[in-house]
Amino acid sequence: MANQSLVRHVNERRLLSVLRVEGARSRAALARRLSLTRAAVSSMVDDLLHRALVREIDAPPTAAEGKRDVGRPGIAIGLNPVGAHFLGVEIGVGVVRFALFDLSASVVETEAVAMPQPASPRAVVGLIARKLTALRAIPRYRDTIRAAGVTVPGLVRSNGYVINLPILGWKRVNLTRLLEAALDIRCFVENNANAAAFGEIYSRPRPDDAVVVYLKLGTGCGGAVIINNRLLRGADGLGTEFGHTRIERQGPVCGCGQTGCLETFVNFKALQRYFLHEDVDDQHADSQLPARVAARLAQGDPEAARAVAELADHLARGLINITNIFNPGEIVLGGGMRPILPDVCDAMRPTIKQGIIPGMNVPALTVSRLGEFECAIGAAATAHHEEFDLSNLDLRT
Amino acid sequence: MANQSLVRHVNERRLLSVLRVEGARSRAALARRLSLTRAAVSSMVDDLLHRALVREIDAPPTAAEGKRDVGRPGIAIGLNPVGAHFLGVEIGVGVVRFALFDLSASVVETEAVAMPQPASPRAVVGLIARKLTALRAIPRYRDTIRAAGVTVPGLVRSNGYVINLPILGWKRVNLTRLLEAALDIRCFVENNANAAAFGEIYSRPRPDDAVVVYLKLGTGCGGAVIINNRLLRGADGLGTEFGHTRIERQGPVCGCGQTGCLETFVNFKALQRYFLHEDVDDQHADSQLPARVAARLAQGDPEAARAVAELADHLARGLINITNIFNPGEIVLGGGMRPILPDVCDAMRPTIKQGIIPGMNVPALTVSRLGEFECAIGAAATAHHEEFDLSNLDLRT
DNA sequence: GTTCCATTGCCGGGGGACGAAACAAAGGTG
DNA sequence: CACCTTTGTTTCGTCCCCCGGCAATGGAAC
Repeated sequence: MANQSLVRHVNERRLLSVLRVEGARSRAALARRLSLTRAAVSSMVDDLLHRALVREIDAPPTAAEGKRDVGRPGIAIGLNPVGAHFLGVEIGVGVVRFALFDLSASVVETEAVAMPQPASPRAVVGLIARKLTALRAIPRYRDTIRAAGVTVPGLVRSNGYVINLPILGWKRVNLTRLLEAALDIRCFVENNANAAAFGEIYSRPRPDDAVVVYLKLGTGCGGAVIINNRLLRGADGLGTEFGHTRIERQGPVCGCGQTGCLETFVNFKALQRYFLHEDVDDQHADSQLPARVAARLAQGDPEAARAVAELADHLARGLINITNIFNPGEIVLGGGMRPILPDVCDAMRPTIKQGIIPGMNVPALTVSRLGEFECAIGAAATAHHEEFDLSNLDLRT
Repeated sequence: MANQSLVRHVNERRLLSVLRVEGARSRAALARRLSLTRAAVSSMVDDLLHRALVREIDAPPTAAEGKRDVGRPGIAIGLNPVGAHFLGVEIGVGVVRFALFDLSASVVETEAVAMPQPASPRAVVGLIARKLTALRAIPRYRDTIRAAGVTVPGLVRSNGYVINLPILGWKRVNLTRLLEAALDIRCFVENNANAAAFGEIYSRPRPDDAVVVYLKLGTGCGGAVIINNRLLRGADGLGTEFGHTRIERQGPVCGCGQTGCLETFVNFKALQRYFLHEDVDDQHADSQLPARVAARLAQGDPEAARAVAELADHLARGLINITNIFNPGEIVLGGGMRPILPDVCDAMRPTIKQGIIPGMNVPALTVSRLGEFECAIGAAATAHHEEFDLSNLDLRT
């Protein structure tokens, strides 16, 4: 991509991106926003109208922008939400979750389907293909589903090659190829924590220089870092496995063979240890426990508060290391530990504040707003992004 | 930047970048390399010839590329090294180092100037201005110095605002503005470890998905991460301060006020402790000690070997954390600890290998090749990059 | 030595996309 | 009702790339 249609491509994506993030506006306002002439924008909008990606909106055209309300009123141009859709899929343990995005990046459908273990890649891809077919039976989705994003709980190379999913028993699966063979649309495979982090910032974009650290706490502890509204990726697209930073010399043996990994102090199993003083094996960790602990917290149970404080203390140790390296403006927590996370955040704030390098800003601690479908939503956001945003443009060499 | 001259701008930088990294070649070969027509390349080359940034080379035009040696021979087009120069400056403690790049990113001049402490920002900027004037007195540099990069040993925001340099006693200095007022060329300010890392990959670019971690070991321990041939930056451009990741609960008190920071186990002062069993204060750490230890190592001194092993053991602990987060393909060490670094690398390899997540690739451990002027060279590379590479192109919004 | 022939570098024409300028349309203002 | 401001469209010019063609160049084959 280096010829003259590049300019059109760039400006078209800039235009769609502005409409998505900042809302509808007239051609003239778009021209000012994009530093283009009204003529150029008109030509682009004509094209996009024919392709049903934008529409003219009758609503009053928002006389903002310091303009007085004089002169010929403009016609607001907005995204046509039903002009394109994007399927997001989370492949979880025992469950597959779906979320459907429209062009405006709003969630229009969600569904969780139980998937008995063990499930082969072929079986899961078949399930996804059937879901896609079912969606297309609905007239408004017949021809508008453009791409799919799929997340897996494990390591993924940037080309979508799944290396190792011990939880599902998958090894060396070229998931992207399997999916695209079965689905006839473009597919993008992503690690679940990465996708959830991306979904979080996609709904509320941050300033370009913002650094957001995302932690997904549940059976394990996955991490992701967003810089410049992009995911930070390691070699091969592998990444930010915060679960295996060591915070102690000793501790429970981790699935990775080490002792002292952050993950072993902050997952479901650890909470069970802190709260019920039970030491179960990995298979039997109770994913419903956080909800029960949260209920007890609400009743003022001191034992629940102590368990949460213990988990928060360990997590804070890990976050201090991470903060000293990345200096994030914001740390977002998500995952199955969701019910107790607001309390965990409150408990960690003072510890983190006194642990980081003096003079460094203390990162804001928040809980993800996306809820149970965060990974599926993030997957849909990944697909939406690849098809409609500019950030993936790479012109080098 | 969004109009049609964007295409020319992009292609021109792509062309210059190919010439720099991959060497001279004919217009037709460039056209193939860039997926452009020969006509487009001819037009661009004409322009660049007039601007003296490239030149026609008489040398035989390298019949590579699977082409048989038939047909009209092409005229090789190469960078004109003397067509542009870039000044790199390292502001160190008690010393200012200069390195001058030509357009081909080769070092053509170096100089180290003693700078008595304490030195005010104004005094240092004056010194740099005099150096620039002196260079311009040499005819071949009269009108060709395009930009300057300057490094400082401390935190820098992405806009060049220096926050805090305890070592120099500087606080809240807008160094970029000071420099540009005095120098009449564009100036870029960068952290010294970041610049050294960038210089390292600029001379030998890595594949786009490569992750390189750089550590500068000396009075302190600065870090940098390169992904996609770009520096990883945190909020405000602050960054990867690996020196203050905690590897122990207890330990010497760090300049940052904590105990257990990696830096306190791997700097000059620590080496002095391990080797001479002397505990000096920060001002009196001996920057010549690594050379003496290296000499003793060469003589087979077991005490020297033990000291190096102790330092390597602590450094390895920090690198394991860093590796688990970033999964780098390569870790490069540099800085004043240079003389003993090859031995440190050898000592760390087995420790790191057994400490990282199973299945993860073990990063290659190497020592920076740039030597004493690594920061100044990196600073020049920063300036060269800003003016002639494409990576800083950002089209969003 | 002559004749092919593959390849290079250049020229002119055409098209895509944006900028500049002019104009009609739409609505408020006095 | 005339005037003003702003919008959206139209026409023309410019920039830059692609396409096709052509002269130039030097090896390969005879």
